[in-house]
Amino acid sequence: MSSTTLVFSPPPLTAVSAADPPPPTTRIQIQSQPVFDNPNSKSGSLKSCQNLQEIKQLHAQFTKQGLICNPSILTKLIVKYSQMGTSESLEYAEKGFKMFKKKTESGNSSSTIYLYNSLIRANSLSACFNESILLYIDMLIEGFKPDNYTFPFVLSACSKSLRLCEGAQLHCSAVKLGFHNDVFVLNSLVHHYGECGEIDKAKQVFDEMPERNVVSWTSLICGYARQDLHKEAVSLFFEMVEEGISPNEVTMVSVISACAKLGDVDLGDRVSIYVERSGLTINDVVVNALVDMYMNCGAVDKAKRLFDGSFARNLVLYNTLMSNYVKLGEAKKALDIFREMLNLGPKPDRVTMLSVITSSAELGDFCLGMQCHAYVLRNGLENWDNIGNSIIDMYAKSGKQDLACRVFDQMSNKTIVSWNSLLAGFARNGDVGSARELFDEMPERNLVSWNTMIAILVQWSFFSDAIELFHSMQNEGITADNVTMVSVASACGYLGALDLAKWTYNYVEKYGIECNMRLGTALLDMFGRCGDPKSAMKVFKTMKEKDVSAWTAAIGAMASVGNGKQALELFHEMVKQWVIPDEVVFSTVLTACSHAGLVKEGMHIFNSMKKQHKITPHIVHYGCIVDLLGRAGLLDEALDFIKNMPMEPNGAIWGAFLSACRIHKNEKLANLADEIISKSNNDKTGIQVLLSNIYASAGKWNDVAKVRIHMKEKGMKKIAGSSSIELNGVVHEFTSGNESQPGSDLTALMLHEINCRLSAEGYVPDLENVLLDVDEKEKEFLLSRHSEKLAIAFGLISSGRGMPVRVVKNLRMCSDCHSFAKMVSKVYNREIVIRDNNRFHFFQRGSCSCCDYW
DNA sequence: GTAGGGTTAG
Repeated sequence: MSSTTLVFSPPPLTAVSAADPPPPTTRIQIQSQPVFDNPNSKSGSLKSCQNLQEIKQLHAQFTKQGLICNPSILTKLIVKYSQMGTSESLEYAEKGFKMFKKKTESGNSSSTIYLYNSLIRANSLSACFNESILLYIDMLIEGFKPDNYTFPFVLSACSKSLRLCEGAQLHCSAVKLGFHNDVFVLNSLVHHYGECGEIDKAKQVFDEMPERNVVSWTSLICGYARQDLHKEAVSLFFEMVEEGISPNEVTMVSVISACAKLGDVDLGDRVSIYVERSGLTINDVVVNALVDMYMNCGAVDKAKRLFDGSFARNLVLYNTLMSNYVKLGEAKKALDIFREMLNLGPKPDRVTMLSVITSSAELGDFCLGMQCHAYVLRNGLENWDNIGNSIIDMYAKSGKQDLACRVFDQMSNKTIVSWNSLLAGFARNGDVGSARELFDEMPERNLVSWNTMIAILVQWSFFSDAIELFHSMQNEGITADNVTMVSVASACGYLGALDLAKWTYNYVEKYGIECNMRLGTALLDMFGRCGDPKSAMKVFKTMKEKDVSAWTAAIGAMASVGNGKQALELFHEMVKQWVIPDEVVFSTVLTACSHAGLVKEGMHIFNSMKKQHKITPHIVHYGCIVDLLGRAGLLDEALDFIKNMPMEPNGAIWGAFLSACRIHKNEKLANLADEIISKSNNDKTGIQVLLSNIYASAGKWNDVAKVRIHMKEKGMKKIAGSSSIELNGVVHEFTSGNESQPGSDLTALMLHEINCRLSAEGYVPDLENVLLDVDEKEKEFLLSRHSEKLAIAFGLISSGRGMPVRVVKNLRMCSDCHSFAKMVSKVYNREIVIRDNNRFHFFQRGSCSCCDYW
């Protein structure tokens, strides 16, 4: 509404707005008519006006001829202006209305109410909700009584702007004014309460209605759908049909959308069959709803057939198909539709561009993304937040962080999605520092912001920081969802922090967080990595749906504790249940065989990959077999296997072989391997370290020195051993021989005590594990400071009596630490659990669960 | 007159 002037005259006819098309020739004829016969026939020509310019022309004509003072003509002109729905036309309508009120001060109240209603409706339809409600208030102040048309119009404005209280006040007023039985008013109230989330209130109004029509039912169905109560919405539809009320197109669209949200294609089909049989007109909107439903339910073929068979492929239908392809990760297909649209279809709008930009982002197609950006700018679509945000996302996903930042900086209306998109962009580019800075700088954060930042930290291995951030999130009163918990579970798993893992699991239960397949798999994997296969299997058994990833996590949980037989049983059960195995599950199950020494079974599975499951083994699977044979001491077989591989063996293959040579102290074969490796380009640090270790074990210090020099020349650095231990939710990390750790004096003292007690029990350090050319005393000292020993000592001091000491080691533990842990478990009567980079070792009463086979 | 379709970030 404008309150600038009361003058109600149109602009001179020459001042044609650039946005308006030139008046058609038929209008010129009207202009040239000299005199109208009577006011009514003159206003009749208003009906055929198609655009604002034509109305303005007639307005000018009426003014010139003095007809503007005629209340009937003025009323029709105001209504016509309001129906155009542009801000300019609404301004004219309002000015006209002011003039009307002035001229009919003592006059016709029914016409005034009629005009109030028209303007309230027009403003509501044009999303000028405040103006709409203010007009209603103005109407009351001016002493006009709202009628049964006023309430639906103003309630609609309240619903669309989610003004629950105002709507409830209108409810009272409507009852007071005697509209408690009016079906239009009551339908509007059902809709209003449903829109504002007060579904019980909507149901109450609905239940108390003396009579209900199809709109009443449809309004309630929509209310349920809005609250994501899609099942209830569909039930209500069938209830309606049983009551003998025939649905119309609007009802069908609402219920089909509910089926889409449920992803229930059978239900969608039932509704769709109902539409076909009931003889309803299947208009554009119904077709679109059906296409959307089938796409959402994964019945892409059905959707595509409907689309192909539709003669009226309007803009929304194209957009529906494209956005659904994008959601399904089929960016290329979305772009195919876009090409068809450019050739045959309507002009793309901003929603179309959103799908195209998202597609180019998914494909990392920077060129297409740039073209889209240019199109957006050429067509003035850049002011829509969603478009700006998707452009940021597109540049970020294409690795153009600077361009993403530039678009972000230039955005005048940054929303939380803009910040989150940029944040996710930093994550993808591995710029954790910038991401954290941006996160701390954000004016507001929502669940997605927290989830993004936590996921970034997990992705880049900052597990403790991720857990810390999760705690901050809770302190800010934000409730986590299943996306958060997937990251948290993953962090716990990598940290091997069992107490934290248990707490995480309880958190999911306590807060009723929906445990979908992804979260189920993450929790199962978490327990597996924390060495608690029982809890892992408990989660696995409660999972309703299990895909190959879930089965892999379960098999992995078994593999890491050396339970090869159960891992194999799970694998066979998976195949029995028609879950198609992939490459990952094969490497997991082969690893399980390797840790349990199941050579025959492992070879059988490896051979079945190609024959039975049509999967060509990857180099990783060959590595598993080398490991399987090597660990079992079948070194000659392992070397033959390597020689007969269809591809060039890589570092991992030689690593597995050399590792086996080291376990079985076979220096001869290691030498042979060394010769082959030196001829190839395999210079991986792991291999060189293993080689130097093998030579060192055999006391060949000259060879050790050669390898070390070679490593130095190549800039290779041995990864430092480190062990961590969780205590009261905090993860403490120890590195070999590091004096600067907190509580290190006490830990060193404890370690000394342990060594004395162990010596008394007959423990002799295995000096072969010290791979440096130093004297025996020094070797003994170095060996005593291995990180897992420090962690065990710290664990014994800090944790309660009888509690297991759980340590996570980043490398494979050495045989001396293994013997040490066995003795500690006996002498101190404590369970010691160590996860090294291979598997779990559970030490109890002097022996280990791996039976010294690892 | 009241009720309906496509919309970005984890």
